[in-house]
Amino acid sequence: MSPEERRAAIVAAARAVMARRGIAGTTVRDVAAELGTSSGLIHHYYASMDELLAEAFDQAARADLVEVLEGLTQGRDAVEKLAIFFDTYDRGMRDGSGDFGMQIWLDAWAEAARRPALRRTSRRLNEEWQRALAGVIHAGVAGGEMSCDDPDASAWRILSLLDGLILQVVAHGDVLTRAQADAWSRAAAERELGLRPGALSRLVTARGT
Amino acid sequence: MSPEERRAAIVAAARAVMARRGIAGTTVRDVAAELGTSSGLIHHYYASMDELLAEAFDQAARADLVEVLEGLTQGRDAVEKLAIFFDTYDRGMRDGSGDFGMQIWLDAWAEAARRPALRRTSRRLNEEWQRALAGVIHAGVAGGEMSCDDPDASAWRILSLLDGLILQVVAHGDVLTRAQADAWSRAAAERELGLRPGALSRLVTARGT
DNA sequence: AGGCCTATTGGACAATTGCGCAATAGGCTC
DNA sequence: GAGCCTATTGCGCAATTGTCCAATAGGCCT
Repeated sequence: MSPEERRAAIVAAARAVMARRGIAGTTVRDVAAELGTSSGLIHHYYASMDELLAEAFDQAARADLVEVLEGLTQGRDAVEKLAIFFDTYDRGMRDGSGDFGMQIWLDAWAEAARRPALRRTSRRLNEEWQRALAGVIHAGVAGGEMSCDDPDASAWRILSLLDGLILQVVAHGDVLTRAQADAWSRAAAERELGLRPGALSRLVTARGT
Repeated sequence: MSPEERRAAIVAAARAVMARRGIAGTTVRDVAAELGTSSGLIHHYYASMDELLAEAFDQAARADLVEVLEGLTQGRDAVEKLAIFFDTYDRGMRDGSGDFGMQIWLDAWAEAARRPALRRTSRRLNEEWQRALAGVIHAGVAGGEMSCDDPDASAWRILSLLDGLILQVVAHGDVLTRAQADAWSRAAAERELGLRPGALSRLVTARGT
């Protein structure tokens, strides 16, 4: 197994453990066991746990970001892109989809205070999400579909509202339902961007579930 | 020292450590050292670490909630109450104020998955915050100051947006400024509740800083 | 004063952590 | 085939964790 393959295998194992136990609950030995190798091997390729966790989190979270970005290319206009954005985000936050759940974001935000590499990664990814969304809004404003004074601020608001609502669902269970978080954030985005109510409804027919 | 005083002293010490190291970084020995006693004493009063952390978090977070609730009574109408709400929330999230910063909320949401007692406490407190805010909105709608189809949903949205924005500030540093998080969430609340822009501006003169 | 209850100590304990290291093996180059 | 490099092992180490426990002390009640 080549060094690149080995590193990839280690990160894949780390992602699998992270999906099960969260970032804070992922240990060197867990990763080694998942991979079926020794703990020493992990340190041969990754200098520290912080570095490995950051890399694994980066790949796991980036996979969902990429999925969203690809979904966006299928929208014919900005409003449809935005609806697809919500569809994909909502699907991505489910534990069942891929190896990624929202829990690792909660861990990342909390652990950021203690793990520098993870902090940088988490920050960078959040900024990329914001840029992706801001781009759609910018296009929507330019095309006259949306009205918005400050697309950057609106993008941060829409994302932060999504994060804040889903956070309640994931951390506290049935305080809110996932469906409420989804519907409420779409409604807020419609108001935020001057769209008619329902403009961002789920594209059921287009994407199923 | 009476049992009640001792328990209070232990929780106070735990709060002090939590403010410095976060929930995840608070250990029995740290608390004992902060208190100047032995670790065994902690377990004499608290059966498990989860229980102590939940109690300490409850008191720390509740102190800020109480501060907000008291602030609300000083508002003459719903709009002013809401402006005070933002003022107090914003001030409470600063590390300098009391022994409480937003970091322990990040820890609580992440640790909720692993610590049952903490999870219940965190959930309960978030619900109380939402009820407080929903009450103000209800009154505002009844008094004709605000327009809102679903005060409960609006309260969750306003709070979640605040959480989501402040989260970025605390976890990632300068991605956003605290001032932006503050101003943007006020603006969103104005739109959410059909208020004129600026209606919820900081009450500088009334409360200083 | 004697006796009992509990607060408090200080350390033992087992489990777990990230990390390091000596030893092995296996394949590539000369 | 000899030599070298590195992937890989498996264990050890020191530190840290939550929890528990035997021993002590000190105050309160009779």
